[in-house]
This record gives sequence, C-alpha cells and structure tokens, in this order.
Amino acid sequence: MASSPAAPTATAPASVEPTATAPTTVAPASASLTERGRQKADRRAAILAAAATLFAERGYAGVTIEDLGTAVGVSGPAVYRHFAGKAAVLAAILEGASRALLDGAERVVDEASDPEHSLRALIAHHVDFALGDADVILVQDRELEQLDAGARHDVRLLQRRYVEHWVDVLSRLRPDRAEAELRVRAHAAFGLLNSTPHSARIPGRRPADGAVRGILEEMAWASLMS
Amino acid sequence: MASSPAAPTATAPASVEPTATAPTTVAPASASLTERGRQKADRRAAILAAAATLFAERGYAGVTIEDLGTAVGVSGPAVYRHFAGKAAVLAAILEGASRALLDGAERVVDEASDPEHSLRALIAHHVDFALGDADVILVQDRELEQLDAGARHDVRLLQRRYVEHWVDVLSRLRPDRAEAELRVRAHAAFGLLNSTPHSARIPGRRPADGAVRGILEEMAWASLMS
DNA sequence: TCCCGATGTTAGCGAGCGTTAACCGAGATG
DNA sequence: CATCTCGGTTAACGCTCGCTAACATCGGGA
Repeated sequence: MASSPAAPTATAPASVEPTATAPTTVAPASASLTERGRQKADRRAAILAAAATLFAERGYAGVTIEDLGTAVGVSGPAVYRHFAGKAAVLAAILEGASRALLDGAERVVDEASDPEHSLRALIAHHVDFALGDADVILVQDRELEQLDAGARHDVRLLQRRYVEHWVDVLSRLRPDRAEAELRVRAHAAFGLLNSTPHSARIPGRRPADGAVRGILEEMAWASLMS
Repeated sequence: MASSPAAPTATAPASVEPTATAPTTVAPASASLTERGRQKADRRAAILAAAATLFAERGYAGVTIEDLGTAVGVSGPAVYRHFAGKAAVLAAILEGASRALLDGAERVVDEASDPEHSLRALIAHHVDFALGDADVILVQDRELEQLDAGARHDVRLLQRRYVEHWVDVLSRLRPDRAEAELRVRAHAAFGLLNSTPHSARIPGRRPADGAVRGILEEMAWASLMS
C-alpha cells in the first residue's frame, strides 16, 4: 500500500493507465470528470488511505506531510494540491468515517422491520466497520482533538446523530430505561466493538476475523440487553 | 482542574527512573525524610498529575515541556531536574498506571474465594480505576506508541500480565472456551469499561458516577458470561 | 560557619516540520 | 498551434520545541 513507483519525475505516462486511445473526444458525460479529474480523485483517495494507515501507526503528530506524499509516490508539497494542509487531511478522514458510519446506520435501521432486528443490524454494521476499517476507527478514537474547532464540531455532530440512532432503537427495546442510561450503554458498546482495532496491534495469536465478529456481536447484544 | 493537586485519586507513582525494578508498591524515596527530599517528591508527583491531565486534553505531542513546568508553578527546563526528558514523563505515567492496575488485580484475585467473586472484583476494580483516573486511562489508550521501544516493551509486559489474570479467572468460569476467545473477550471488556473516559469529554448530561458504575459492571459481566 | 550539591532561573542552540515561492511540463481549450 | 490550467518539482523560510549551558540561590551536613 505504501509502495512508491520507481521513477517519480521522468515517468513515461503512456503505459501507466489503460487510457482511452483518443482523448480528442473529450469528456462528454462527465460534468467535471475529465481524465485528469479522475486521476486527481484517485490521488486524493490514495492520500486519504495512506494517511489513515500512517496516522493509526504513528499518530497524527508523528506523520509529516513529506510522509504522506512519499506514501503515494509524490513528494512533499504536492499534497497541498489536494488538501489545504495537514489538518485538512485528518478532517477528511474523520468526516468520511463519521458519515459512512452514520449513513450505514440510517440505511440499516430503515431496512429493519422491528427494533430487535434494528439493533442486531446496527451491531453487525458497526462490527463490519471496525474490522474493515480498523485504521480509521483508531484515528477516530485518538485524534479527534487535533481538529480545529469547526471541523471537530462537525464530526461531533455526525457522531451525535449516530449515537441517537442507537438510543432510539434501544429505547424501543427497553422503554423502562432512561435515555441517559441508554446513552451510556451505547458508548460502552462502541468501546467494546472498537476493541479489536486497539488490541490488534498487540502481538499474539488471535482468532480469525469471522470468529471475532461472532464474539463481539454476542457480547454487544448481551451487554446492551442485560 | 489543572492546578489543584487535591484529587480523590490517590495514585502516588513510585520512583521509576532508577534501574532497580523493585516491587515499587511503596515509595522508597521517603527514606530520606529531609525537607528537601519531600518537596522534590511532591513536585515530581505534581508534574506527573499535571502531565496526565494535559496529555489527556491535548495529546502527548500537543503539550510542551514549558506547559508541564508552568502547570506546577515552575518554568520550563526545571522539569529536567525531575525527569530525563518529555518521554520519561510519559513513561512514568504509563508504567505507574499499568503497575497500579496489575497490583490491584493481583490483590483482588488473592482475596476472592471463588472465580465468580474474582471476576466481579476484577470488574469492580477496573471500573474504579477507569472512573477515578480517567485521564490516565485515556493517555494509556492513546499514547503507548509514543514510548521508546524499551519502555513500551515494559508497559506491554505489565498489560499482558494484567490480561492473563482476567483470562485465568474467565477460563475457570468457562472452561469450555478457548483461551484465544477469552482473550478477545477480556480486551472487549476493557474497551467497554474504558468507554467513559473517552465519552466523558463529549458534552451532555451524564448520570452520576455511581449510576455509571453500576451500568458498566452489569454490562461487563453480561458480555463476558454471554 | 562554611561549603557542596541540589533545584531553580534565563539564554540560546539546533533540528524538524508545516507551509510558501518559483518554476516546469504536459493535458485541456479554442 | 498558441495558450492556459494544473499537478508536479526543488528551495527555502520561519516557527516551534526539546534540550543544554551558564549562572543564582539556598538547605543542610561537616
């Protein structure tokens, strides 16, 4: 993932991509998606992916702009062609993660028929994310404070909405419990479900992802409904 | 919160600097009861307490040596009279936390009569620590990677021993389960129990500590025994 | 009482790093 | 084909910050 091409400057661009032979046709359908635009989008995504990994490994402060560039095959200040600064990279990661988590929760709750299935789906979806995007989860947990006030507020808002979906479902399952308690329980469940991204970097043989998934789902359900 | 030393948390980390890896349950520095020695120990403890709060708030990289000095009423390089460097402060915090957690677990397990009481006591002790030393828990979770290899290894060793106590108790309660699963469960329980230090800084009215304590203990037990 | 060592102080060095400036080559535009 | 845009390059600025040096002060053992 962090491998860089051999020739940064004098690359022969003819063999890089299976590009269309004649760009003379220009971009008909893409409103703003010319070939260049696509490459730009790809590079931006690559920077984000590499940044998530690096931030998770060494922490936001332990990664330099130069590192980010090198990880995607460009060097240093080229990153500024895609992001306003280092903080903007972090903000994009965190906002993307919060939005993905929230979107998934809303989709999943809409599709479920009853509260029990909703909760099971919420748990499954969260486990999916935690096991699939462990780096992002880690960064989300650790580096939220590094954001400037504006971006931090935005992310907090998305997170709050995510929590509220859980609280809604829980309050339908357990109307006897106060919302404050359910909120504490939801946060505790997040801590439980996010445990593997934290403990995964501790050496030692762990069960396969499939087994972990089952364990976490069972534990989350039992803890929330206890 | 950053200046008042009087805190309900009575964690007095023993000396960590010297090479001697004594049991360190009690401060050996108090042997020299001279006025100066006591003041030095106090200042060292004050620096550690302030550092834990500041590291939790802004992250290890976001706190300067100058900040640490200012927080205890001295300025800048005076900190070097008590610690070899910024990293040594973090190391002292993390090693102190791990050792306190481990010592408590061993004491608690020794006193319990049967595995069920052992697990309940382990959970209660961990909740005590998480609610009482939230700052330290946060730093422990986030900044372990900032340590140099030696100190990180030491802390990991302490943490590993702590986990093994949990796994031991769990395997006596559920001999049918593989150790690998029990280890995953223990880590998940830690994530659950450590959730309040993470979510506490999110605004919003939460239940009192007593109520949170009960909720977390119930959830941890249910998740582990499910 | 005298001197040593421990604990402060301020000044300043040196490295790292985020960011900007100036320039360059090629794809899109007309 | 002339030109403009844009994503890339290298050089360099300026700031922050960990850490060291040099000096002051004072408690406490001889």
